[in-house]
Amino acid sequence: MNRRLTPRGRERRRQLMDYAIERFAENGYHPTSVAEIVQGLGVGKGVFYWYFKSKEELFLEILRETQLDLRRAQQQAIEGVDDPVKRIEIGIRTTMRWSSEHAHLNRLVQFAATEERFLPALRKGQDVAIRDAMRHVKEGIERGEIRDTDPDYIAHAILGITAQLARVFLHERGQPWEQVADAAVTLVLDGILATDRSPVG
Amino acid sequence: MNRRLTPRGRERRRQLMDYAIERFAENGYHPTSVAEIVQGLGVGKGVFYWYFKSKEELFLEILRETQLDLRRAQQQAIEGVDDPVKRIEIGIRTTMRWSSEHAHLNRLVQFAATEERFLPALRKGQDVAIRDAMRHVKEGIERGEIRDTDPDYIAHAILGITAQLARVFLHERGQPWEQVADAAVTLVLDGILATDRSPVG
Amino acid sequence: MNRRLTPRGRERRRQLMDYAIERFAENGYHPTSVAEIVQGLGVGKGVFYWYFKSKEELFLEILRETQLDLRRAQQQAIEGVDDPVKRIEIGIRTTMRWSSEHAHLNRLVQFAATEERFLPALRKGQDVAIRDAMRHVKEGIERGEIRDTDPDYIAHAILGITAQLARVFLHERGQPWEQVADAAVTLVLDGILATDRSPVG
Amino acid sequence: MNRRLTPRGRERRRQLMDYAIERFAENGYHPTSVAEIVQGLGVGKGVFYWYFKSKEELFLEILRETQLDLRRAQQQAIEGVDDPVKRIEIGIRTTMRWSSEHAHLNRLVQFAATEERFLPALRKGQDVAIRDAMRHVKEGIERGEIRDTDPDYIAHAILGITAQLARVFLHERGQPWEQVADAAVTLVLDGILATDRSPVG
DNA sequence: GATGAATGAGTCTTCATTCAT
DNA sequence: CATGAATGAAGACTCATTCAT
Repeated sequence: MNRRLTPRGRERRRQLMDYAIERFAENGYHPTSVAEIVQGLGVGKGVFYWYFKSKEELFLEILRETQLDLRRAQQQAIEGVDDPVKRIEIGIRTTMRWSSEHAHLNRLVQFAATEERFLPALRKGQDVAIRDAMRHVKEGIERGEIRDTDPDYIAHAILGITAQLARVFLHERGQPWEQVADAAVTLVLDGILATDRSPVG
Repeated sequence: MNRRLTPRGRERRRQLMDYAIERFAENGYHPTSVAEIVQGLGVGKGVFYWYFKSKEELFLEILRETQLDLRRAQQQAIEGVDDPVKRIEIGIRTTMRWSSEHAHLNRLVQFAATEERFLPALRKGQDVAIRDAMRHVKEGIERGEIRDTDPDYIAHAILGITAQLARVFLHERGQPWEQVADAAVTLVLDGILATDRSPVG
Repeated sequence: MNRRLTPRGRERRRQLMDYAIERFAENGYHPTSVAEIVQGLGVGKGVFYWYFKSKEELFLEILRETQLDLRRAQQQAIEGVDDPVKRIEIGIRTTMRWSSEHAHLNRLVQFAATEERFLPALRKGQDVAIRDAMRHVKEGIERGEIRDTDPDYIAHAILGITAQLARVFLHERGQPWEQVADAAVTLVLDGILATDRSPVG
Repeated sequence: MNRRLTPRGRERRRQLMDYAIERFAENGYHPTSVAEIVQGLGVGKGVFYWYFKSKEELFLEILRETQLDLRRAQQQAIEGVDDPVKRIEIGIRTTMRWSSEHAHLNRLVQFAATEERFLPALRKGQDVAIRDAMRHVKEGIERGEIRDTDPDYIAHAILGITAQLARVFLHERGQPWEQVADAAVTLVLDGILATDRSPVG
């Protein structure tokens, strides 16, 4: 589907993607039929297959776009920030805000993890995110700001906390993202132990 | 399906569940057909519906059983342990071991989160897990061992790190659970920052 | 199924037929499964096939029994009555009473008329009923009491009115059978026209 | 299924209904599968569900259409006829002719009476027919032309005779409708008794 | 006699995809 | 570009019947 699209065509395509995201997120990928998508927009089935080769292709497209979009937001936010720990913090905050603004997409990503055929596309994006995080972590370790543990673990820990808190507190409980971000940052940086337990310097 | 089952019947049921878990985990819930399941066991289609009301019901059954089983393992492991931080640590380790021994079930739980109709059952189990964790956290806070933050956040942070590291390092990369557990415990307890950054006591 | 049955066996068989009649009448023949029938009686499936060769055979059995039973009631009622018109009247009344006492069976007979394979059995019984009625009609014509028209038509008219009024007023509206019988008798004998239209004497 | 249909679509739909009527009438509703219907027309299975929501819906559609069509024929036939007894007569004759021209539909209507889920639709149509007949009957009573009995009974007697004679003499024995209609009219109007039994002559 | 278990052809229905217009 | 129509494989589920115990 490398069609050259007119502006109107691009708009149609956008509409289809947006509506599909909504339905996929609400109902699940499989339970949402192509018929449902085109009916929701009041167009014929041909339209769908004009813009997308298949339902699967559409989903992959959504997945790629999603991951790319979040990454762009991250990069923009940390631009020019020198301190790696600060960059991590900003990364967490940006994820929270973006996540609260794109609530729908969470389930899609999660679903992608449950079927073999979507895993490659999913991993590609997640690897990028991990690599980004690891860069900051490594730099932090070099500077002595971050504990000298396997940066891979650390990067995943960061993503794990962030994703979990986002899912529960943003999407299920609807808390403001700033508050959730604060908690995530604290927990990531300092762990859960009372600070005075840490041995003296 | 509250059939009174003979021993032979119970065995059949178990077989069906186990094989279904395997297929669901490998292929996804929707792509796995009932026909595939019964063919895999070399039995007729009616057998499936003799033991389960529907494919959906089977999935829910698996979900419930899964959550119950993990919880049992946890409770057994922490029995008699007095220190709440220790209990948290043991909880994380138990999850890791259980998770490495029941690799299949991870995807199922994740899939359950992507369709509305499975959410209630899923949440029920997760709420229990969170509540369990929160009990330890609260006690830790009271004893001054855990930072005095919202225990809800802390509990979710623990589960988030554990789940993420389990998924990636156990299931994707096949690392030994003890090692992953160590990392998880450290990150949960101390966060990512270099310890000497924490102000003296 | 020409089994020699013990008294207990005959009772079981009766139970099965009665319950089946009830279910067939309420739900229809096809929508009622053998499983439903045996479950309703709390017995295993083997029992059913011990007493009946098949579901179809059971239905045919019910059909035959029904028609035989009604006929017996008729014959008993008109025994010794000499006047053919009186016999017709009694026949109508007996049908009404029997029909009100065996409400369930009506639908079964009606259903039998809608599938080719049940028609032969159905017709056999109905032919008998028509022949019975025609005997009275012919005699009535000979005696000059009944209009000299094709007795076949007359016999069917009698059955038609009786069946229709029974269905509607007995089974749908629950009126007492005596009242419905009165109406049927009058309409059959005198038609609907005002009597004074018949040339005065 | 409130699809906007093209002329071609309307034709398909008609084809499906007509063929289904034929099969339902010949074989019965349940024994006729959707597969059989579409195969009979040499189309794919999806076609059926493009035009009808379900097999049940199709049947109900047929039922409604049938009843509506007969009623239209009746109303057209009695238009402008003043005498109520004459209108009843014409009604009977019209039913006979229509019934002989739509032989298939008889069994369908009969079948509808044997399953709970079809009864509402069936009754709706029959109530209309009864109400129509009752109007004529009442007027006839007022004019002194019809015996002053419960018009409800009379109306049902008319329909009962007509239906029964139609079923037997038209559909089973293939007699010409005019002849059957004559008999029905006579029997309805005058009953079965010899006229000279009516007082004096 | 009776039961729970098993069979598997057959049912209705859905749906991604294609195509004539 | 777009639509309504069509395809047909595949899906979940049912059920009369049989059988080992």
